[in-house]
Amino acid sequence: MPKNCNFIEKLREVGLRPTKQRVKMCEVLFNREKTFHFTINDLVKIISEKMNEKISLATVYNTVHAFEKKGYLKEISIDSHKSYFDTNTSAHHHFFDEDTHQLIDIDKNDIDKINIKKNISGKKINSIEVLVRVASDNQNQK
Amino acid sequence: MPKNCNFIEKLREVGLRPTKQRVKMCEVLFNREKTFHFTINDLVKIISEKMNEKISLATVYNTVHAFEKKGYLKEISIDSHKSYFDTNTSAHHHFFDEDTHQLIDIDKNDIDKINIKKNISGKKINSIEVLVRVASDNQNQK
DNA sequence: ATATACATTATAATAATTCTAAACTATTGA
DNA sequence: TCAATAGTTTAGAATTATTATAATGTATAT
Repeated sequence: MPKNCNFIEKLREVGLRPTKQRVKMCEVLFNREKTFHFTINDLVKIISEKMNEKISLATVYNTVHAFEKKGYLKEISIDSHKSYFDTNTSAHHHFFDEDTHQLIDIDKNDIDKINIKKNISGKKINSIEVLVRVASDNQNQK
Repeated sequence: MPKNCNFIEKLREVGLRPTKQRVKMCEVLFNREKTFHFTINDLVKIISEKMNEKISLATVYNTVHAFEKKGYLKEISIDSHKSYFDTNTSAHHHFFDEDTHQLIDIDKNDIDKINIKKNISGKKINSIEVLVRVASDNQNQK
């Protein structure tokens, strides 16, 4: 049984048709040990260069958003100029390396639960996210 | 003494020439009781509509970035499609109202100090920011 | 098999931001 | 004071990320 069958089933489960492009993207995104953080551009590069597959940019956008809507991917706000996505869709926090522009998950055990003592009236909390910006220690860059 | 003198001095202090446009923007941004959160677009609207002043969009971008570089403004990452800025440049946290797209400062007393137990080796922490997304309580929107 | 609804694609459109180069202005110092 | 110069503003073009469009292609249920 090829590894793809797995993804075909998973896609079907959430109501996404298992098209060639979606299965291919699943392979890139979810055949991994660790969480994967990427921009749309990263993904297009990986598919076209590393996998030598032709895929339309629009399809990558469509598919990433379809995955996001179905809970396969999560968008992370770090940079106002690019969208970052994360294959770890659970609530968790991040380091952002300002030198390399890399996102790194913060281990659950390495941060205490955030407690907001006063909420805005009439509003409910949808999410609490911490972003820790880090940079090289031996340079004095902003 | 007109209130502008204040800003002319302040601009000079950080090495920014007190041009007409910069002083005007200071008035809009810093003549306030409370922290002000805005997008470039908000600012252009305020200047052109409320103040009935002609200012180039490029100048607003230039000037906001000049202010940011000199520590008068701080950029906040919430949305990948727009840049938000904050007149409160100290380290602090935010609510983001997903209904109205408004940013609201979290009072220092309403959140405990965030403690990161394990940092990335060779990196120093530049900032720790919490973003709490809230939305209307009586609707079941994402 | 085939109709149908959904996907993919190339390309155009849009939106936010940055660049460019010419005109303008604050500052410096003769 | 006033010209030189260094930095600023401006309109518009260019760039970049993203979304829309409409034609073609494909998965799925009957």
